[in-house]
Order: sequence, then C-alpha cells, then structure tokens
Amino acid sequence: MKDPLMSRYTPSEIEPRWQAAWTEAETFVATREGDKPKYYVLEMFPYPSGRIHIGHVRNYTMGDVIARYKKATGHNVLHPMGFDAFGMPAENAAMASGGHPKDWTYGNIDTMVGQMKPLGFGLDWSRMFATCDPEYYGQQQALFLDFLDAGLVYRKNAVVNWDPVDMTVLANEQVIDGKGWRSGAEVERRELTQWFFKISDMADELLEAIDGLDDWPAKVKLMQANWIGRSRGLQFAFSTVDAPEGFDRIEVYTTRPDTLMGASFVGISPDHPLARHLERHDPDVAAFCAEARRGGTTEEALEKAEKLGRDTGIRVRHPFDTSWELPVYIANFILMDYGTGAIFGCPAHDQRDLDFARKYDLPVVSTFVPADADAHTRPEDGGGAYVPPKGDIVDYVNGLRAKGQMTGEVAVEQAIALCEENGVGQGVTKFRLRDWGLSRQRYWGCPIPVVHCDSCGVVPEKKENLPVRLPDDVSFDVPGNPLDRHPTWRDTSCPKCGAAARRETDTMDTFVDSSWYFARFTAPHAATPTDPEAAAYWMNVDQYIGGIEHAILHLLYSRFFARAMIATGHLPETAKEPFNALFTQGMVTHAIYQTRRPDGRPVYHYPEAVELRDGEAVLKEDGTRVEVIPSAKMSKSKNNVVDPADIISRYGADTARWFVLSDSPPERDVEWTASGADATHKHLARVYRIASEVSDAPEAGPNGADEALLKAMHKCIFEVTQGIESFGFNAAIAKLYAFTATLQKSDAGREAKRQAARTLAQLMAPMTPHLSEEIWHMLGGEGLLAEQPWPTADEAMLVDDSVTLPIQINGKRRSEITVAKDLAKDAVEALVLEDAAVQKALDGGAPKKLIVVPGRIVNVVV
RNA sequence: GCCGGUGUGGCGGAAUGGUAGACGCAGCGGAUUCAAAAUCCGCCGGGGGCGACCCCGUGGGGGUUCGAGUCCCCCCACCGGCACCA
Repeated sequence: MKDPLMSRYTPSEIEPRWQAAWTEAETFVATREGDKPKYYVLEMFPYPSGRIHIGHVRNYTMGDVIARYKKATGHNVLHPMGFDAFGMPAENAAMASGGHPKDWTYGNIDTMVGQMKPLGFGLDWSRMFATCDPEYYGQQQALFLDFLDAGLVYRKNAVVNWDPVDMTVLANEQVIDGKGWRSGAEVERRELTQWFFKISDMADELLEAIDGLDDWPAKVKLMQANWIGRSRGLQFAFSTVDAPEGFDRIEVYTTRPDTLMGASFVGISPDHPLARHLERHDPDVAAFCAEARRGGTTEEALEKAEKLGRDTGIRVRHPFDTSWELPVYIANFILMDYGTGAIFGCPAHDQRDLDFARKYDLPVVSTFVPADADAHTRPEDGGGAYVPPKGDIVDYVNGLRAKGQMTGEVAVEQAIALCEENGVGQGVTKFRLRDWGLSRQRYWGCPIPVVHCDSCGVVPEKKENLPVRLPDDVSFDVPGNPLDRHPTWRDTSCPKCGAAARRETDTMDTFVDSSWYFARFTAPHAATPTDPEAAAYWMNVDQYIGGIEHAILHLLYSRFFARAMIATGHLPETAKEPFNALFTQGMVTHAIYQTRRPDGRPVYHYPEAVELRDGEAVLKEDGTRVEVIPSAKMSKSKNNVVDPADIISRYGADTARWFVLSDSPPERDVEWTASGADATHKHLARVYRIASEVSDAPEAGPNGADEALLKAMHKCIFEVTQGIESFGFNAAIAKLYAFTATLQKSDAGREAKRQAARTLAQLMAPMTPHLSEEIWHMLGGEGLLAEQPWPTADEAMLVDDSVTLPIQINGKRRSEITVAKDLAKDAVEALVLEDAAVQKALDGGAPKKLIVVPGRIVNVVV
C-alpha cells in the first residue's frame, strides 16, 4: 500500500530543493553557446523600496514564463535582474531615521533578493547590479563625458521647477498639477544653471521611429507621439506701434495661419521679454504678471477658465492690412515655453480666445463656417468657438487665400505659402518636447563628472579618474545637498591646468540610470559602459515587460539614450530601438473591506478579519456588515496589501505564480482573492496527486482510451504553446485545467497516462516550475525539466476523423449532425435536409438557401 | 475639452464573422464518512412548458450579413492618459 505521506504536496520541501538544483547546474546563467538564436527578456527593474509586492511577482512571473519557454524552445536566454537604486526615498529615509542612504538601499536590496529567490525565477543572478554601485555609475559618468564630447549634453540657464520640500529641481515631466511628483509640494520657479540632454534635437527622429515599433502597444505609441507633439505652423512677426525701444516686432507662432483674418488681439506670456520690460517700469503690470505667474496650472479647477489679460497699450499692425491695428495683451494663459511666447488670438476658432475676447470686449470674426451651415450659431452671434478637426471640410468665408470648401489642413498650407510669398513669415515645425534637464541638487545620485576651474571654466573630469565617487561621510540633518556642504569633497584640481578647482555638486536625474541599464546587462562588469561583442549579440531586448506608468518618460529617455550611445560608439546601429516588443501588464488589486464610524469616516479592515455569512461580508468579531470595494489598488493605508512572503509560506511560490497569471488577461488588472489562491493551491495539489497515482494505473486501458488521452494531450500542447506565444497566459492556464480534468478521468493505460502527466508537467513548468520539476522526476524524466526541450504537438493528432456540425435554421442553432471530417459538401447538404429539425422547419418546402461552412457550421435559410 | 480603452451570468473572465458564457470563484444537490476535513460526481444566464422543446439574452439604438459579443454609424456609462501646448 502507498504511503499517504508520499502523495502529499509540500511546496516548502519541494521548492527550495529545485531552486538549489538549478543554481547548482547554473541552468539560468546566460551563455552564448552554439548557434542557438538568442532571446533577451527583461522586466523593468525594481526600485529597492524595502519589500517586493505581489505586483512585482506578477511582473517577474510573466517574464519568467517567457524566459523558461524560450529556453525550452532552443534559445540562449538572457533574463537578468537588478535594482534602480538611486533616488530620493533613500535620502528621505536617512532624514527620517538618521541612517545612511547607502545602508538603507543595500539593506533593502538584500531583503528583496531574499524575497525573490524563493519565487524560483529563472534569472541570471550573476549579472545583478544596482545603479548605485560605483562600478555602474562610473560607467555612466564615462557615457556622460562621451555625450558631452559629442555635443549631446549642454549647460544653460533655465527657469526650473524647484521643489521646496525635496530642495531639488524637477523636470517638466515630473511636475504633476504644479506639484512635485514625489513630494507633492507646490513647485516654485527658479533660475539655475543646469545640464541638459539634447533630446529635442532628436524629436523628429523619435517621433518618426514610433511607426516601426510594431510590437509595442498602440496606446503607448500614441502617448509618446502626443508627448513629442510635432506641429506645423507659421512663425511671423507683427510690427508694433508705440512700443518701447527694441520691441518693434513681436514674433508669434500659430498652427492656424488660415484664421489670420479673424485675428482680434495679440497675447504675450507674462514671461515674454516685452512683458518683463514693461514690468520693470510699471508696478501695475508687475503686479499683474506676478499674479499671472502664480496661477500656473494648479489653480485650473479653481480659476475655472478665468482668462486674465492686461492691455499694454501697445498696438500691432496686421500683416495683410497695415491700417488694421490689434491690441497687445499680457495674458495668463500663454506659456513662454511653447512657440515664441506670443500668439494672435482668433476668438471665432478658439474657445480660450473667445472667452478672453468676450471678457475684454474684443471683436469676433469667423474665417470659416461649417460646410453644412444649417443650425450653426456663429461665435459672433453668441455661439461657441467653432473648432473642427483639421481634416474636416469647412466653408471659408474670410480665409487667408482659402475660399470655399476645403479642409483646415489644406487651408493652413495655402496660408503658409501665401505668407512666405509675401515675406510675412515662414512655415515651421515645432515640438512640444523640451530638452531633458538632468541636474539634481541631491546626494543620492550619480555625480556629474565635471570640475569648475576659475581659469578654465567647466572642465570634464578625466576618464581615468572615474568613478567620481560619492563620499560616505555625509549627514542629512539639514535639507539641501550634502555634497554642497561637505568639508573636502568638492576640492579637487583642474584636469586641464592642475590648479585648485571645485567639483560639480549636482547629481543626475535617476531616469538617466534606468535609460541604459538594459545595455549594461549584456556585459555587467565590462571596463567600458558596454562590451561591443556582448552588446551586438544580446541587444535588442526581445521582450520588455513593465508598467504602463513608464509609457512616456522612461521609454522615451531610453530610446534617446540608445541613439546617443550609438552616436558615441557604445551600441551597434541596430540597437536604435532597444526594445523590440513591449508589454504593459496590469496591476494586482485586492478588495478593500470597510465599515464606517458614526461620523462617516471609513475604517479599513484586514481581509483576515472578514468572513462571508449567508453571502454577506461581515466582521468575524461581531458580525458587523462590511462594505466591500472590489478591485482596488493595494495600499498600506487601506489594509489591503498582500505580502508575497505570506503567500509563499502558506501556499508556496508555484501557487502565487499560477494565481497571478490565471483569471485575467495579463494586460489587465487581476484581483487577488483568498478563495482564488486556495483554489489554485488545491489544483496544484490535485495535479501532484494525479501524477503520483499514475504509476498505479493498470497496464492497459479499455480500447481507444489511450488514443483519446494522447489526442487531448497534443491538443493541449498546441493550445498552451499558442497561449504563451500570444501572452494569453490566462487562456493557457484554462487549457491546462481542462487537460488535467481529462487526464484525471481518463481510462487510459499506465504508459499513456505517464506520458500525459509528464507532458502536463512540462506545459505547466513556465508557470509552476518547482511542481513540474518534481513530477518530471517522479515519473522518470531525465535531467532537469528546466533544461528539456518544449514538447511539440503532432499535427496528425490534432484532427478528428469526424466532426460535429451545428445546424442553424435562420441563424439560430436548432440541431447538429456528426459527419466524417472530409465528407463532400453536397453529401453534407443531403444529410442536413434529412435532419428532423430541418424537416420540421421546411414543412415540406425547399430551403431558400443552404450554407455549409466545411468543418464549422451549417445554416439553413427557410 | 481632446486622445485612448473598456462594457458578456452573482464574480473574474472565454469565444479566427460560425453552437455565447470555455476555465476558475461563489452557490446548490449528491457520493464517501459515525461525523467532519479532504476528495470525487453532478447542476448552475433569465423566462415559459409535465414534456420533446419554445422565447429572450453580450451597456442602449440603428445598420451590413445566410449568420454579429466580434464589422460599420449614433448614443450612454465607467476607467486611463493629456491639457490654458496657440
């Protein structure tokens, strides 16, 4: 008799054993062996915040499924892991608890690696690095120097977003609703000398190349295109009347030159040189400008489209009618950053301008009207601004050259042409994308490797002096940059003249760190940023997996960096687009359980404190009804966080891995439920039990059972393979459930069952590698399953001899017939007409139409 | 406001224009058990009929088609991104 203990599924015993075996065999160490094709799969590396969460588990499990599958299909796989380890939380932690950012960061990395290893990911740990390793950031400094040399980095004075809480500069992209994206503090404007990457030089190229990213989500591509924001327009100058000296022209940029005949005012930004000039001479203007600047975008909701302007008293002449004078206003809704910081307002075709015109009693003149101008109320008669898509055909009544019906696009081009002919201005293409400011006044980042010398100016550090290391002896008892107040760190000698000089104390934006780590993984310990051979072999990343939150910044910066690294010889030309395919996965969510206090404030309860009674969620303690908010983002403050460590100790890693992939498509959110995790664990235990019982099956089963089981097996191989290839992990898992049931119920003989169970283990291996490995060995499999080739489906086993065709009558299913697979169409028709349901429907008559789709369906139209 | 996306049982979700609801959860019934746990078997969109069966059903309304969850048009709701970007 079998020992019942032998058939118990014990992940806590199985999982560490196989993890050790893989490590021992160096199964997942990436090698460039033989003539196998390479495959580079990468998940966005984590920030070492302290502990991994279940979302990481899902992210890395997806990557691991791909990695293990690709290995099994004969690829040399690179699947590395590292840490995006610089950044402000480490400094914040140091400020809060007095430790050192370095200790905090490396401590967290240790913890997280300790949490990741029990999950059994097939990662090449020998390539691990953190971006705060001097070995890594030293190479980043080398890149910076090469970029500087290539003219890809420059310094300029710039008004920057100053975060008064973090005491640091933020990129435009890092300001959300006028607040710092991390601190949430109100951002102030400050002028500083900053380092910039010339990403805007590549705006056009970065935009054009989006088209070639076939395996990127359309959504991400669109977001990037919008972010780069190319626009075609006209730039021209108004000549001024009664303007101060030096301001006899005002340059404006417009994307709608076709509306020039509808212009009624000129607006300039409060930061426009003319506004700044007026400000110095007129306290009222100064007060207005100060007020306008304060608004920013923060007050958006508050101000609720409150358009404020101030007439400067200056007038400009219309370029096509010099007797026509337009007033110049300083207006709070014009940004100095975009275009020329000055516009002409056309109230009829811009809602903002219309609001403004009505407020200040300026004329409203339509230049075009809808092509089918039926019930349209013109803006001059109190209607809203008419702003159709540029591709729509409209009727030009007062266009610039344009007459009659045409699209805005055509009219714009005509207007530009006319202006150019008359020397009024020229067509220009502008981008919304700004240069990437990378200077940060922080300690915990990659030092910018330059030296400030009184006689030589800004001098790059010599490469042989890299890395410029961060000093360890710093304190965080005062806000600001500890590098600035370090007693000796700044002191150095000029690399050019040798005189005493000062180091740059700014460090780099952490987006720099993550913009090339994928390239570094190909040769993580090379003495140069990359190793040409390794980069040529492993690049590009074949499959990149990460969150949609990185759709713009990280991915755009990485695309820029790849081009910059090619320009400086650090990557091959083919690595221009470093990520061949991108997949953005959904979150893992969890219900929130809440009750309310008498004053209505919510109280959040841990899932363990809640149970179901008669279909209602109640508190275990006293039976109080609990409000359930399903599918909520996990948050510590809402008490709905699931800790992977708890799941592993309770159910094992395989259960966690299987669950996060089941139920929902990977690009969507998945809700973690205790019952689902229980069910997964039960299922895995069932698979284990079935596998251990297979040996006991009788030698030969009843007729046909073997073939039926093997057919189901080949079908399963086919479907699971397809599921993994297409990121349909949830669908693949559904097929595995079904095949498990088939195997369990099968009357097949011992050998067929053993083969089916071994194959089941193989097909499950990308998701549940430990359980699969255990079953593989239990059933006499050779070597490590993780090193076995992927099973292939036998085409011959996928087709059935007979096929069941549903019969529809007028498109509704009414009956079915089973016929030989390749039965001729007319023979099928004859059989269909004999069918009882069809006879009844025809009632003696002939069908109007009879459609036979071979192998699929039959439709009888009566 | 603009740009995307989504909408299918009590729930998560399946479905190359071809039997809607695979698979899982929850629920119900049964077997096993002294009993329970565990396990196994079955049922499980709504309505009608004793029944063979019939009617309705994929957010709403139209359309294309022999046939629509799927394609087209209009509308609604929710989610996400962007935004005084000229």
